[in-house]
Amino acid sequence: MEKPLQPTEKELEILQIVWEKKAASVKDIHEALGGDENNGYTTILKFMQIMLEKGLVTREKRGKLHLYKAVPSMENTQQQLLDKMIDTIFKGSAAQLVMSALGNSRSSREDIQEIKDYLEKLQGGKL
Amino acid sequence: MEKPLQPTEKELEILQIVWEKKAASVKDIHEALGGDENNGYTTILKFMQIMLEKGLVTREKRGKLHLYKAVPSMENTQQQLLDKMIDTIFKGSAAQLVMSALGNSRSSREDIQEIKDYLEKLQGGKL
DNA sequence: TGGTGATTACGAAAAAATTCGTAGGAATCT
DNA sequence: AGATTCCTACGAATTTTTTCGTAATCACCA
Repeated sequence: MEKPLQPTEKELEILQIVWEKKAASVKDIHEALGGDENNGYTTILKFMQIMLEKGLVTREKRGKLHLYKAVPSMENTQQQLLDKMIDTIFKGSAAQLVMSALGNSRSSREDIQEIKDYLEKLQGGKL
Repeated sequence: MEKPLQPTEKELEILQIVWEKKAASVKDIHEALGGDENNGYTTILKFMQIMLEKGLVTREKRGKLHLYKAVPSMENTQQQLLDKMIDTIFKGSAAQLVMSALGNSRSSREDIQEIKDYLEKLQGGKL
């Protein structure tokens, strides 16, 4: 089981990119986030240093730069945030969250079918 | 359509209680949050004042105290937070969020059946 | 080797969120 | 009215998060 870390908003933004790229330099991340338009370069750098201290990423030297990798898995982090949201916003009811998610959103017919199939499997396993 | 306000973490905690009680005094909220153990009384009071300024709550005088009511609806707020989570954490895939929510969690057989029924209805409507 | 450009380190400022002490006002009781 | 109690107002301190300027370091090459 992975530790229940607590990435901030910005840290999550960064983690997205690191997850996607598997490994990323400060430059990569800075660019992926829209360059100087949105963040100073050293802002991102600072975050990488903070995240390294917190253990949210590891890094290795690659020539003259550092390549960062995410420590927490995307799946685990998603799960954690989701659980928290269920608890705090949906009073512990996953069902309610699910229905809200499906109700309003642009979920396609295929999505819905996919979920139904998934539920069948879940039910099958439980009976 | 309600405004896309942005309650902070603490403000959300408070909104939960106000939603539940329909109307609440500072004292109500302070107690519901666990009393002095967790928050100073004036801390909660201050939040109510801030939230009033932000338009997250209204208030009316009731004898010598103030009764606060939530402005944004619970449903709308849930939806908003959910949409944001789908976008930022689940890459826009509601289906993925749903499956994560159902997979790990303590969702009961009844929950799952409920969701299946709901999906049937959704599908029915769409076909 | 010394200069140049890219990258990192450090420290601090700024902004946002949270916390609370103290004072002031209003209702109540005597 | 004066004392008491409860609640609100205000301002400020603290903490957390975000931002970035400046300096140091490193790799490369002329």
